[in-house]
Parts: sequence; C-alpha cells; structure tokens
Amino acid sequence: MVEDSSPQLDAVFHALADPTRRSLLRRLSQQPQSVGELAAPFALTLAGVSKHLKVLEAAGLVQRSVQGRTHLCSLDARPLHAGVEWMRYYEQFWNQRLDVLQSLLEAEDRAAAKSARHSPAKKRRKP
Amino acid sequence: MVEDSSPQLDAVFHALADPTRRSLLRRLSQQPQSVGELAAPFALTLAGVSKHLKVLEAAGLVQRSVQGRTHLCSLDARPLHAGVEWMRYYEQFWNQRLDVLQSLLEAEDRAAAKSARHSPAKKRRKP
DNA sequence: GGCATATTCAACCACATGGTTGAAGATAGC
DNA sequence: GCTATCTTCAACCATGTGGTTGAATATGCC
Repeated sequence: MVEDSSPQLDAVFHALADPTRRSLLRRLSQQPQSVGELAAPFALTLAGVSKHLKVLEAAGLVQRSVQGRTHLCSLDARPLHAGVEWMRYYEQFWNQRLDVLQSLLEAEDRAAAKSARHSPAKKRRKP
Repeated sequence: MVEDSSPQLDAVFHALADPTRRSLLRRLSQQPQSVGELAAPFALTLAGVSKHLKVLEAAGLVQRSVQGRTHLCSLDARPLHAGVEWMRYYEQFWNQRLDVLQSLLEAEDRAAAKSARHSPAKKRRKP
C-alpha cells in the first residue's frame, strides 16, 4: 500500500505551497546564491526571506554552505522526487477524467433508480 | 518563463501538505464516497473531515454531487497535473544531484582560494 | 581594536489552520 | 407531521504561518 502519512511529503508540499518559496527554488535552479542575493528581488525583509529559506531547508530542498559571513544556498531537488512519485499515481485518473465524471453520473443514476423504486412518484422526469 | 505565482498551485500543494487529505484522495481514487463513509476510518469528527474536504474542493481535487441528504465526493485529479508539471522542471536537477553538490564544493573552493590569497596564513591545511 | 556587512534570533502581530462542540439545515422514511 | 440521518455552519480554542522590527552574532576589512 502506498503510504500517505509521511512527514517528508508534508514538508515538501508545504514548502511548495507558497509562491515566494517556489520562486526561490526557481532562482536557485539557475545557480547557488547567498541569502542577500536571493532576498533582493522581493518586497520582503531579509529576515522574512530567511524564514522562507528555513522552510525550504526543513523540507531538504535547499542546502546551505556557510562561507564566512555569507550563506551560500543551493538547490537540492531530490526531495521533489518523492512528491512527483506520489502524484504520478494519480496520472491514471486525470487520463481517465471522463470516466470519473461518468462514474459520478452513474452513481447519481443508481441513487435515482433506488429512489424511484422506493417512491416512484417523486423526482421523475416530466411524465 | 515559468510562472511561480499561481493560486492554483498554492491551493493544490497546500491541499496535499496534509496526510489526512492525501489519505482522503487515495480513498477517493478507489471509488466515489459519501462524507460519512470517508470520515469513518479517521479519529476525527465529521465536521473535521468536512473541513478537509472543503480544502480539497477548493483546490479542485474533489467534486461533490449532492444526492438527497448524502454528499457523494469523487476525485478530480486534473489539478494535480499542473503540480506535476511544475515539479518535473526540477527532474533535471535531481538527476544532476552530484553536480549540485559539486558546484557547492567548487564555490567553497573558490572562496577558500580567495581567502587564502588575501590572508595566506589563515585556514590552510596543515603546513 | 573598531566599523561595516551578512545573517539570524527573538519578540511581536494579524491571520490561517486543524481541531472540537453544539446547533441548524435538509432530506428520508414512517 | 414527526423523527432519524447526513452534513454543514458558527463559535471557539490552540497552534502555525507569514510578516515586521530591533537586537544579537559572526565575519571581513582597515
């Protein structure tokens, strides 16, 4: 069985659920950068960006190498793999999306039929 | 350019960042189910599960068909596609994970060399 | 040593989240 | 109509989140 209770996935998906953090990852995919460089483009304080970086670090998506007074951050994309794997299980379902809708309609039909059996005069199409 | 500011991605990743919700999605991938059926296995109140379902609905991952007094929920995996696409950009980076570490080490080496140039007596290997 | 730079830490704030409880809506069935 | 069932709603609570500010830490440079 596939495990849905995973602190690793919790952390990764939570880290990705914020546009600032996704943007940070994108920039880090170009090259390792210092906290100050990463913070520059944002309308945020340095401390604010620092917090976001800690969330990314907690998810294992950013590695930090302290060099003197600057902290060089670099991307580590490996934890994303688990996330993609988790999501890919559902690929079959978005490929079958029409079937999903159909199963829903069929369920409604079954319910309607059952309802009709028990109270034939109700909720029928125009007689 | 890839867009990192996306309320759609915010909602999907946030919805996935909780093990209860991932478990709900997994169960819905087997078959559409009512709220009561979905709530049964959890040590949660019905209202609690109802809230989780609303988060999933807000992300577009669950569709609801009200049939009388029961609400039949079904999976809609399509929003996951955007999430996978976003993540797949990073596949190149987890395939190159050794390069990432290497670039980090190289950056450290450059910094060490620079430092050595400016203060040759410091931080050298055993002389 | 002394000052500037890079970054974090701690405290605080407003607001969201995950959870509960108890009441309120709908609907099914008698 | 009455009652039981399925579900949500509203209020509340504790905690987490995203953000700020100001002080603290650590390093680099003269």
